Amino acid sequence: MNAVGSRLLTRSTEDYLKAIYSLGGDAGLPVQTAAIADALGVAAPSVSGMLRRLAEAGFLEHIPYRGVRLTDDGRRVALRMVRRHRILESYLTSKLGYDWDSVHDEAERMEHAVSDDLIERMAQVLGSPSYDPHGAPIPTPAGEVEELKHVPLAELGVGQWGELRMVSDKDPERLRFLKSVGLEVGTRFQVIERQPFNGPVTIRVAGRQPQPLGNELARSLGCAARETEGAA
Amino acid sequence: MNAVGSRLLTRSTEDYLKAIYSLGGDAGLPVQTAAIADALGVAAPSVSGMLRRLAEAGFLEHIPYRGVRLTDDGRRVALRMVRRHRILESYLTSKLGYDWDSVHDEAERMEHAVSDDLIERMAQVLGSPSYDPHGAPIPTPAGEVEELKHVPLAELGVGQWGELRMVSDKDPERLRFLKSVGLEVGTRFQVIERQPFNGPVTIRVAGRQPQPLGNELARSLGCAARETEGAA
DNA sequence: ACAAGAAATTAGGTGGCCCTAAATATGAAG
DNA sequence: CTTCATATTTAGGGCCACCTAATTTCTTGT
Ligand SMILES: [Mn+2]
Ligand SMILES: [Mn+2]
Ligand SMILES: [Mn+2]
Ligand SMILES: [Mn+2]
Repeated sequence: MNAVGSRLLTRSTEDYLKAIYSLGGDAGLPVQTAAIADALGVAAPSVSGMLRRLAEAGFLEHIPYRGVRLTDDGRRVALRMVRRHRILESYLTSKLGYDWDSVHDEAERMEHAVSDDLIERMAQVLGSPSYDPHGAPIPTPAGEVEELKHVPLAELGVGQWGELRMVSDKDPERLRFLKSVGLEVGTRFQVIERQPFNGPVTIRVAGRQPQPLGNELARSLGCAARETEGAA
Repeated sequence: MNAVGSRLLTRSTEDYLKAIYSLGGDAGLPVQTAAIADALGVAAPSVSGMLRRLAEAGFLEHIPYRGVRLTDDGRRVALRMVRRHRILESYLTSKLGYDWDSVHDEAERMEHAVSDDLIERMAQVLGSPSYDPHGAPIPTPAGEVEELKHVPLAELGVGQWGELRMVSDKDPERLRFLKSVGLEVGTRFQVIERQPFNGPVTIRVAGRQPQPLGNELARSLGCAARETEGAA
């Protein structure tokens, strides 16, 4: 019997499960209360209360004072939300002229309101895309996701060519900045210089001036190493 | 000071205000508790409680034991929801292959989740439509709606030609039936026979057999009288 | 004028989801 | 092994939006 039967699937619970999933509630260490509270912008006691209910409903296992891990049911719900979110971001970007820095908030609300049918219709008119506008892989309706192994831009060696493959969609400011310096998913660049002590990394995108990037930013950019300047 | 400032604009309150508007909370008699309860599928005491809060927030005036009427603020919110709903139904129908009998439920949920920006983008790609797929007029962003003066099919005389202009979107079963007998918005037909005592009305659509329609159904179909068989 | 019936409100209660303040468990350092 | 900082949970409360049962108000027929 599927725990999804409980009509406990509200906007809040969906966002909790999605957040827990993306904090790694899948494998490895249990996800801690404070991380969830931080991700969702709620107080820790609110998380404690919600975790109790989600555990009762069978979406996760809770080890008190340790953290939580998703059950199969919980993971199923989380992946469904991730698919919804990413299909929505893709659709809004391709069909309604949204920029990659403004789709996230819209998708964050819509993901709870639309039917599976609508999501699949959108996927269909897009030709079943595999990646969202930020380069994140879109889970299949069956709940399979591609495992990406990108290297952070901050770890590429001086002189090396790379291609930007994936960027976090959480901070619009950051996305606008990246676009302003010519960095989008698929952009090729060469690493010109790396300052020590977690200093900035300087890169050059074809046809542009060298551009220094702060270390924190450079660590958040998922890249693929490339042999040459040539485009994909 | 605009009462919209109160972040009392939740899914429930939006649906209440929209329902009150469409029950005539605009002009004429005050809308009664039972009518609202019936429209929204909740118990009467739930409505009493909500009306108190909506009145406090300035969206309507409540005369106890009599009913409610929308204030300007309330009407503004209601018309905004009506616009959203109808733009959504139009978009889903034109761009995502929905049938006119399945859009309503989807729009009913989405109308609370999307931004004004998304609605206006949808309106734009559609070319700012004036009517939704059921023939209902779409309010402008400023909150103006066309006043339609349709005549119920049940009131057309025998022998008279008419054109179907508007159908309620609330009952998918009814919409499927209408499509199955060739009736869509814009369809021309001739009245063949009318039984007395609120009996059925028989019409003929070009290229089809005469079709009897129950009186209740015939009263719910908004039509325009036409001189000839010729299409619009 | 009054009693019955219908409609609405009040009373009292539930669950969801959030909060702050207080108590408690954990783990690292001394 | 104790102490202390930090993380977590518990306690207690608020608001929203629903419910059923009881009460009150309105209307209408006699
Ligand atoms: Mn996103
Ligand atoms: Mn969300
Ligand atoms: Mn509708
Ligand atoms: Mn609605």
